Amino acid sequence: MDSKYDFTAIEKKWQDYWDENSTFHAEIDKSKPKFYALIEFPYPSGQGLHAGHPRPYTAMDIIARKRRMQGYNVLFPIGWDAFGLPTENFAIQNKIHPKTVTENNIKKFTEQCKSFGWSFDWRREVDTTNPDYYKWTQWIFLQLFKNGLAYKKEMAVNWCMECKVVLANEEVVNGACERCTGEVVRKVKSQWMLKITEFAQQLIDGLEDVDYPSRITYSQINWIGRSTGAEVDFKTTEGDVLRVYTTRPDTLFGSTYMVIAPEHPYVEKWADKLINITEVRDYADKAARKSDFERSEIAKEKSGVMLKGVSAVNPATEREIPVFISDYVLMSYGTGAIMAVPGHDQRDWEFAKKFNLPIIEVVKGGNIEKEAFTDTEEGVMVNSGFIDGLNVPEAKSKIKSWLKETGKGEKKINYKLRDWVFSRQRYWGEPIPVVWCEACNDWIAVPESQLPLMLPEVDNYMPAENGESPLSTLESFINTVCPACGGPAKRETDTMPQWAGSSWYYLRYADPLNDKEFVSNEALEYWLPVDWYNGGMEHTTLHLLYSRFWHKFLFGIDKVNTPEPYLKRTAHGMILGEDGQKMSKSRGNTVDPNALIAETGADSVRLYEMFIGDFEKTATWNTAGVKGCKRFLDRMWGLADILTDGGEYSEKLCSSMHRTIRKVSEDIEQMKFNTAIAAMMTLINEICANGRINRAELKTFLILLSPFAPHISSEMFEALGFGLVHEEQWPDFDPELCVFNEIEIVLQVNGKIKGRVMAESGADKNALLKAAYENEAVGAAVSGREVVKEIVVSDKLVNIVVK
RNA sequence: GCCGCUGUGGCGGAAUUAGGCAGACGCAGUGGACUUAAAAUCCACCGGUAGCAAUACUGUACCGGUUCAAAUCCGGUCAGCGGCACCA
Repeated sequence: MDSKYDFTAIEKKWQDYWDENSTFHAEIDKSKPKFYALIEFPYPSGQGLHAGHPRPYTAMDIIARKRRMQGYNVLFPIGWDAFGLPTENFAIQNKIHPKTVTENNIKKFTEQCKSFGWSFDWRREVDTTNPDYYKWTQWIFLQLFKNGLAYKKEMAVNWCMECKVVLANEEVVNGACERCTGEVVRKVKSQWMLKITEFAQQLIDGLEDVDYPSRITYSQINWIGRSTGAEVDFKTTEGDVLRVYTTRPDTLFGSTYMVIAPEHPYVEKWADKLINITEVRDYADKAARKSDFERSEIAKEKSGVMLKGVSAVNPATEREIPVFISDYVLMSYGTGAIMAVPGHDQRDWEFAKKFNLPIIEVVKGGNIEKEAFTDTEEGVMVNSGFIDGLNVPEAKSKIKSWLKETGKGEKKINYKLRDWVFSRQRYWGEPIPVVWCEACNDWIAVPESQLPLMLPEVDNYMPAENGESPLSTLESFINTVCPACGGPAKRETDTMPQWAGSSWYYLRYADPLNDKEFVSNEALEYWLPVDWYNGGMEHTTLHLLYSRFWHKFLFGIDKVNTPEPYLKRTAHGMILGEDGQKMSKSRGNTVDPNALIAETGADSVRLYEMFIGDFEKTATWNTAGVKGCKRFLDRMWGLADILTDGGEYSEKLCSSMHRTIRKVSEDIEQMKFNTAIAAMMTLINEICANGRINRAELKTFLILLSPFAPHISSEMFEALGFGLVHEEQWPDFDPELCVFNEIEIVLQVNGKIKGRVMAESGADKNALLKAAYENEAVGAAVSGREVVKEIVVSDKLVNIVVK
């Protein structure tokens, strides 16, 4: 073996070898158990890989490599989530076609990925902007459309002033654009919507059957926001019925007024009867101009206008009560109208105080003079007719039955989740394959045989100032014939959001070249579901929810074979710059991992990325830290010099080896890569101190190291005549050998350490006690005092309690 | 406001699953060896206080509790992070 660890040459050699020999190509092989490992495919940005990418990729690579050595047939694919705004914006600024920008970026990313030695199956590479791929994205949209789950609707949407594009609710963070942090305003537009709300319950229930970290489960449940209550009908003096949703039907007797959203249709319905209609319309107009963010600022004082001329009747008390409009009631949730119970809802309480409305106590237990009493555990019903004296849960149940019997209302479950705003007025996305036919007076699906509906070439892909898609000016694209009646029709010019392509890519990986179906049954049955999917926390309410929705839809129409796409999901922590801030070009704290590879080699960078800290937690980058990992590999390389042929080997080292096998094996499964690496470092320190290692032990050690640092392991393995390390079996450990015969026992008196003594493992308790008393320091501490208790923990410690 | 998580040396972090030697492993630092010199490498030290030292005391955000024994369990407080948030 060469005396110098020439990582550049070694890494190139093995990367070429793996490529040329198709080492990591996965084929269906029913004789082996399958394992589908998935990472979130990258968005190929112009900046190339940054230090954050290699963390999750290396982690799944370690798991994939270990699984292969454990006899699994592993699918570990890679692809490109390449549609999207940054590419389009870059293209506009630099006057290069987005397609060209994407091609260049993918080329760069591919090179960078290959230099890390990740064991992807490159033959299965997918690219969401490739027509062979987006043909099937469009096909899935058509299935949604045909099943009534895609519809176009005029509605107020979130509009990013910077990106000049519509945003889904999930893309608005604290009133700002998730991507560019630009201002988000409300704009009424006609938009394609997907009925994700129909799957709200399934999306909650499905979480029971998968292995997700609790923080992800919680945020998905939070986002879907299920609540149970009732809808109640209030008759009005106009002879119609105003329906409200409430989670507290038990407080019905305490409802002293009602509030409807400013956009509620009844405002205009009642316009003729409203004495103060001008004032009312004025308020509604102002509310409409506010962004959702402004409207929902909590600290804000309550405002509203009473509808003079119309009132409602509380169905429980039969009393007439006033109706208000106020922007604290949202048209988009429940029925857009509420029964206000100021005694037991803080918002209603504040509103009632401001407008001097009566506050009636119907649940006893608080002080409604000071604030609303919202506790549902302690209170007892009062002033509530036939439910007086009941506790809150009893009252809820009884009033629900009463509502049903009297026909005044019914049980109801509501969700905060909204339908998914699915169209974008931009160029660089999948065209939505529908046409508007004036004669048919409807949207008509493009026939599947005409897919892919190609994104046309345009000269100008700038979004229009009026918010229309760049495609809207392209006559040759727009004008077409109606597939239904053959008459003239116009194509939809909006495109799909970036989340479309990533909502099903894991399915395509199973069968990426299929031109007949989006994926074959055979591939589905063998590879799906994904066994282990690792990704970022930032995708919990976007990508993860969207792709589960699409999967559940496809399951419902028998196109996939499992109700959930991902069996196990884990999430890595972000990597911050050396200054502890989020890495960004503008801050200048980004780290180029490929420059580091040139300096210390990919194996060192891989190790450092895994050693940096708890995989699930945020970590701060420290370039100096890579040095420690490089030193470890240098010492590894040096082991060849102290290699002995013979079997002479200390029992102690043998035991350490088995313990390390156990530790590394277990830690990989729990993604505790940092401690797995620490264990290997400890072992190598021990070996170096020992001064020699035999061939069998070094061989085992190289196998253990190979998922983490595959290049150096492959090279040493081959050079020492062991063959190909990736063809080896993952080593087993012997639990008996993990325990070394000689164990150090801690000796305590009153819980304080007085000394240590060596004992045989599994030694008799009496023997340990005897050894303790024989210890000088223990003897001194015990002498002349009364022994109250003697505690002996086998193989660990002796504690003598004295008075 | 609701839900969840976290708090350990100069730094990243280990030990928390099941209470049992706090600080593994690494970085940085200090002293030494090698070298004309530097880098690299090797050896030693490296929470705080006192001490030449052995050692003693103290120490895991803070206060308290359980226990022979608490970073770990329980109650409370403070700080930070994440999700939801006028959702009726």
